[in-house]
Amino acid sequence: MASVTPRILQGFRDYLPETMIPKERMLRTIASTFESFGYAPIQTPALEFAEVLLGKCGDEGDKLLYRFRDNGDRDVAMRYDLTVPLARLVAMYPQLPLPFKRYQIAPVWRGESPGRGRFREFLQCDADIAGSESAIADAEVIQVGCAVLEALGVPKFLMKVSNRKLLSGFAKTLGLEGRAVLGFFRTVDKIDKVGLQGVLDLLVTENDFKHEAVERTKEFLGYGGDLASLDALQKRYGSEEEIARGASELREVFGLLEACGKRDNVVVDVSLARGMDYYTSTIYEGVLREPAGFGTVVAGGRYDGLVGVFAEKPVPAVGISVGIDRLFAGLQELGLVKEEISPTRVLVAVFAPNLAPASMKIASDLRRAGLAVEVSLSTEKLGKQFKYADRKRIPVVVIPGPDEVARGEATVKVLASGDQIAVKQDALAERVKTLLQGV
RNA sequence: GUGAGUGUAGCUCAGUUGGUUAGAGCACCAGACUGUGGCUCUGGGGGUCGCGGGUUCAAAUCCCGUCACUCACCCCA
Repeated sequence: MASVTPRILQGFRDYLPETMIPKERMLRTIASTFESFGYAPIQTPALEFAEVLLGKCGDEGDKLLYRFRDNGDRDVAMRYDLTVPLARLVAMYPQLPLPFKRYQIAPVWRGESPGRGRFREFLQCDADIAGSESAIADAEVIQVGCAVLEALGVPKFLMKVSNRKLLSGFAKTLGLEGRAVLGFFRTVDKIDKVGLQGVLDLLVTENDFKHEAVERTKEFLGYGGDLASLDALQKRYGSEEEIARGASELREVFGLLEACGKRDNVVVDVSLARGMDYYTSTIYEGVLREPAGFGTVVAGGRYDGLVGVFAEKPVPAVGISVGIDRLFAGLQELGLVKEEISPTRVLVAVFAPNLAPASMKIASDLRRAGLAVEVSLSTEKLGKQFKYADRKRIPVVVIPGPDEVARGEATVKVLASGDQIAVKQDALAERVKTLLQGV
């Protein structure tokens, strides 16, 4: 009689092998893509002093913090993202050679109400550059985002790039301030869901916009797509300092991106707002074109002020974050996730207790040849052992039966085809490898 | 946090206007198959009907509460 009910907290999840195996494979792809651009791995604590995390992600962010008193009565909180801990780290180790390029793949926690594709604990995969204000850095992290999606085999995605100064500068020309600006951002951000006309309607009903302001917003949101449009924007708002600065920064970044041949996937989108308060200029997010409705799968931007919160000297920084859980769900829907429940490629059956040593030896030889091999843990009848291999989708079974062992052989069976042959034990590894290639 | 909906076997679901021992498919276990899985056939185990209370001669079914999940809003990865 169990005395404790097995259960887990809302918004938290267990991951079984069938999802962890493909997910780990995705994570390795992401990590090696980051490394191919020269980013180095780091790890930081899950728990930080609350004051380190507070006030960096906006009011909403603070509310979502998991925050409590630890056993030493310290005010602590679990990290909400990987960017703020990075800023703390950069400020704490001034000896780091700048620009510092790091990646981090780790869980973060947000106490928001869970829903479709939204959890209280989820993995983020971040790559950031601290200590460079060059547009090359902005362009590179966007390129990294594209490279990750390409490496994962995402067939169609769209990378939307903007500069926060464009929208916030435009908001100033409308005379908006404080909360009104944030409300304006939030409404504009809905353009993907409700369309341009929907946004214009909402501006009237939710944001108390007058007819003239709506018309001006409509015109402003008409810009975007390519470089030429950006030029036009710059010409039209040349006298507005903030917009002009945003446009020229974006122009430089976008020009570099075009040089990498990203024209089709990457577009200028002046309606981008992004949630985090700390973004200062370049912002961008990548969405899947199909399946639709999965929301943002990669996102990021430039945050030149964040490190300065922790250090005397400000350090400019820019980065990208990959939302692996959402990406995984999207790829799963596209049928691009190959489900596996075991890494084992070969099961070595144990014919009878007295033949266990022979099975163990064969398994060791196969492992030395680089194969993932398990030895059957029961000496039950062979049918059971085959059934086990079948259920775990292990493609090959090796049977060192008494007759085979007497001849220095073992039987190799490929489950998918049902074919089986007897092979000399010293040729076993090569033979099994060949057979596995056909599976 | 607000509104709506759904909770029946490990999973997907049936369960007629409340009416005997609550069903199916898949999965699981065993056998047919004494050196071989998948397919087929036969048999078997498994359910406090989310939880608590109420109405009733009688509740999976009706009512109230509660919890969990799903969808929309909000926000985001």
